[in-house]
Amino acid sequence: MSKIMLIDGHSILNRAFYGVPDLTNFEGIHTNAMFGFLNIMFKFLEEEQPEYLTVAFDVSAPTFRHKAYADYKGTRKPMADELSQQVPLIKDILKAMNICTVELEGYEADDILGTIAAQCEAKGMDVTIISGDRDLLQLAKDHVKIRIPKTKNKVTEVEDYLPKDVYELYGVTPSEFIDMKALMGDSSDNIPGAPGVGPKTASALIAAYHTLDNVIEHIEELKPPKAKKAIQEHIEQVKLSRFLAEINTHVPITYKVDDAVLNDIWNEKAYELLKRFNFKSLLKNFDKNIATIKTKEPLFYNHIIHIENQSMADDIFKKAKETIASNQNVGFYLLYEEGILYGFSLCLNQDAVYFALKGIVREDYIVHQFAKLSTCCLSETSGKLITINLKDVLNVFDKMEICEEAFVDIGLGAYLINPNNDGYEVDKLALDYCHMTVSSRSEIFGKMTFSEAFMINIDGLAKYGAIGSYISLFAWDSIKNTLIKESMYDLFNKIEMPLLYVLFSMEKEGILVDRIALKIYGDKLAERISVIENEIYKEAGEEFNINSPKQLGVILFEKLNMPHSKKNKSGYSTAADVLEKLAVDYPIVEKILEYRQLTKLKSTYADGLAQYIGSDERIHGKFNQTITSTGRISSTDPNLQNIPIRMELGKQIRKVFIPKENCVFLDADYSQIELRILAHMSGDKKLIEAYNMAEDIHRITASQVFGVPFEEVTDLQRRNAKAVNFGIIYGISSFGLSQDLSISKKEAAEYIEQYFKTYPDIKGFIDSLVEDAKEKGYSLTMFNRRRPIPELKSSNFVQRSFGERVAMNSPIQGTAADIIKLAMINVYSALKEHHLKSRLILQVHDELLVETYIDELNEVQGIIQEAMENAAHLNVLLEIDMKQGKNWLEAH
DNA sequence: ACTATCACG
DNA sequence: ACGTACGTGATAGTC
Repeated sequence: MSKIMLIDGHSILNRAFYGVPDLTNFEGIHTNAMFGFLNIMFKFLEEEQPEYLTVAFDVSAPTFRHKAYADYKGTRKPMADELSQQVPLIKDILKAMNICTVELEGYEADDILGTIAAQCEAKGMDVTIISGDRDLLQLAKDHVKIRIPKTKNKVTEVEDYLPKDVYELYGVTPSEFIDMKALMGDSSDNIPGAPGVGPKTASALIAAYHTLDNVIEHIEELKPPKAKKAIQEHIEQVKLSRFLAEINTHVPITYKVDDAVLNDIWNEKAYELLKRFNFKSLLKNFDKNIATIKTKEPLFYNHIIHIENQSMADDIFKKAKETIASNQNVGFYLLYEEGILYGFSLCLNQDAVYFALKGIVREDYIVHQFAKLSTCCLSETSGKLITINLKDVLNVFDKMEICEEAFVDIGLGAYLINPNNDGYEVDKLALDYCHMTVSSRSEIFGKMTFSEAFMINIDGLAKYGAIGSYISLFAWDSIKNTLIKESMYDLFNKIEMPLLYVLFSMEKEGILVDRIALKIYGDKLAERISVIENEIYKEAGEEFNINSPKQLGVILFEKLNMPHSKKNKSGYSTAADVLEKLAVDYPIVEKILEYRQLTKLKSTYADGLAQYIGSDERIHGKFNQTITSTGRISSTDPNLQNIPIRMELGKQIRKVFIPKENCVFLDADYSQIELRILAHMSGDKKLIEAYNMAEDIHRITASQVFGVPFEEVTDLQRRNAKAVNFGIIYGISSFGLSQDLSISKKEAAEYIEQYFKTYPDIKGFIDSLVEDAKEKGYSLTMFNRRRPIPELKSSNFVQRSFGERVAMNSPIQGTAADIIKLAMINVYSALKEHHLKSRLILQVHDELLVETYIDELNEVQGIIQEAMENAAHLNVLLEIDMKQGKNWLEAH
C-alpha cells in the first residue's frame, strides 16, 4: 500500500523555533527554525519511508474559519521576527528539494491537511500527519495516523495517534473529539467553548452522549449542574465553537498526489541553500559528485604554480619582499603535520602560489626565506605575514630567528569577534569574512593525512594550501576592520597575538613526569579497585558493570529497592550527589562512590596520562586559545588543567609531576581573583575596603553579611558566605544557591538579600551587566573582550535565564582570563629579556607553574611576583600565593 | 555520535 | 509556571 506523509508546516516550524537554540549564518539570517524543521522532517521520512510528501502552510491573512468571527480575540501572539523571516526561506528549501508545498488563501493548514488526508485515504493510501500539537487529532482514522514530536527532558519523543489512541486518551472517537473541543474550547485556536467546562467534563459528556447535538437535546439532565448551566447560558457560542473546531476536509484545492512524489531531494540547488544556511550535518546526504562539483572553488586566485626550480622560487620570494615593502600584506599557509612540512603556499595580491616540497625546494630553503621575509615586516609602513593556526606550525620556524611581530593569526581575530563559534577553520572564516564557499579539509582529503596526500593527491594539497593563503590574506582585511571598529584591536595585538608565542613555548617545553612513580600509583589503585569491586559484587549478590549507570541503577533502585529521587532521560540518576544521600543508609553505596573515585583516577589520570609521556619523559599537552566563550584558554591531549587536588588520594598524583635536574617548581596562584575583580568593577566601597583589610575573603564576607565580629565567624557562616560569593560570580539565583547548600529556596533567597543589603553597589552592578548585555547583545570584560549572548533574546524562559547568568559571569571570568594572560606574557618576556633558562610550563586559570633553575630562583620569584601582581591595577590588590617544591603537589 | 559522570578553575 | 548555578575535557557505556 502506498504511503503519504503530510506535515503541518507552521506548527512544526514553530516547534523547531522554540526548541532549537538561536543559530545564524554569515548573513545574519536566523536559521534555527529551518534547521529544526528539516531535522524533524528527515527523521520522520527515515522512519516512515513514504513515497509521497506534502507540506501545508497557513496563509498569513486571517483564515476562513476564523475570519468571519474575527471579533473573538485571539490569544495567538504575533510571530517573532526571527521566526517569520524563516518562513519564506524554508519554502525555498522545500521547493529546491522538489517537495510539494500547498497553501491557499483563506484556509488554514489544518483544513488543507484534512482535505488531502481524506482524498488519499479514499484512494486506499496510508496517511501519516506530522504536527506540533493535538489540533489535528480529529483526523485520525485507521489509515490516518497523527504523529506529534515532543521534547521531553531534552529528548524527542513521538506521540502517535490512531483512533484507538485518541479513544484511550480522551475516551472519545476522533470525530467525537470535535464535539468535545466545542465544549471545552481551545484558547490557542480561538475557540471559545463553554466557560468553566474543561477537558474532563467535556470528554465525560461526549463519551456519554456522543454528539454535541445530543448533549444539547438532553441539556436538562446534564451533570454536573455547573456544566449544565454553562452550556445553557452559552448555547450559541458552543454551536459556533462546534463549527470552528471542525476541520474542513473539502477545501477547493487542485491537488494531485503525483505532484507530491519524492524525487531528487539531494540536488545541486538544495546543496547551495543548505550550504548557505550552514546546515553541515545535512550536507553529507548529497551525492559525492554534487558535493565536489558545487564546492569547486570559483577562480578566486589567478594561478596555482608548482615550483620546482630555484630561480622561480627566488623570484616569488623577491616579489613577496617587494609586496611587504610596499605596505601590503602577504598571506601564507603551511601544510605541516606530525613534525613534517609537506608544502607551503604564499598569496600575493590575487596570486596564490603553492610550493611542493620536492626537487630543489626543500624545507630548509623555505624556512630560511621565510625568516628573512619576517625581518622585512617590522617598520610602520610594511605589510605583515598573515596566516591561520600559527601556533601549530611555529615548530617549522623554531630553528630560525623569526620576528614575532611580523605575523598575524586570523583565527585569533575571528575568535575575538565571536568566541562562541565551534571552530575557526579556513572554510568557516571564508564563509564568515569573505562570503565565499571553499572546500574544507575533509572535503578535499576525507580522512587522508597530509603524508598520504603527498603521495597520491598533490593537487589536493596545492588547492588546500592556496585556499589557506588566499583566505588568510583576504579575510584579514575584514577581521582587522571589525576588530578596530569594535575596539578589540588592542586586545588582539597586546594580548592574544603575544600569548600565542607563550603558549607555543609552553607546549614545546612540556612537563616532566616520573613514569615509574605514575605506574606505581596506578598499580596501587588497581589493587584497591579489585578489592572494592568484589565487595560490591558480594553485597549486590551478583556481578555487574559498576561503570554502567544503567546497570547500576537497576541494582540499586530495583534489586535493592533504594528510594530513587532524581531521574534522567535514560533512567535513574546515579550521580554523586544522589548517591551521597543514600550512602548514609546503605554501605554498598559508599563503596560504589569509592569505586567511582578510584576508577576515575586510574583510567583518566594514571593510565590516561601515561599515554602522553614522550621520549623526553615529558608530557607536551596542547593549550587551545580559541575554544572558550569567556576568554580562558583550554587544555587538551591531555587536559593538564583538571589534575586532581581536592581529594587526598587524588592529589597524590601531583607528586609525579616533577622539575628536571637543577630545577624546582615555582607555583603561584591569584588569591580570589574573580571576587577582587567583582569588587573593582562594581566599585562597591565596602567590598573594596573589606578585601583590602583582610586576607580571608570568605570570612570577612561572613562577618559583614551576618553582622558578627571577624574572629567569631563560625565555620558554617564562612561556608555559607563562600557559597554566596561563588553564587554572585556564577550569576546568582536562589535555586542554585539552595542546591549548593542543601537549604530551601527561601533561605537561599534570604542570604542573597542580606548580601545585597550589605554591599549595595553589587546589586546595581550585576543588574547593569545584564541590562547592558541585553541592550548590546554581548557582554564585555575590562579589556574589551566580548561575548555575544544570543540567549538573552530568547523567548524561552530557561534559555533567557541562562543568558542572564552568562551576562553576570562572563565579564568577571573573562577579565580574570585577560589578567592572567597578561601575567603570562609578562613572565615569558621577562624570562627572555633576562636570558634566563627557567620556563613557564603550565597555566591553570588562576595559577602559573614555572620550572625554575635553582640558580635563578630569586630572580624568577621576583619576576613572577611582579608580573602577576602588576598585570592589572585594580582598586584592590592582586595578591598571589607562591610556593616552591620538588613536585607539583608540594609547590601548590 | 551521544550521554552520564566527574576531574579542575 | 517554566527549571538552573559559570567555564572546561576525558572516559566508559550505550545506541
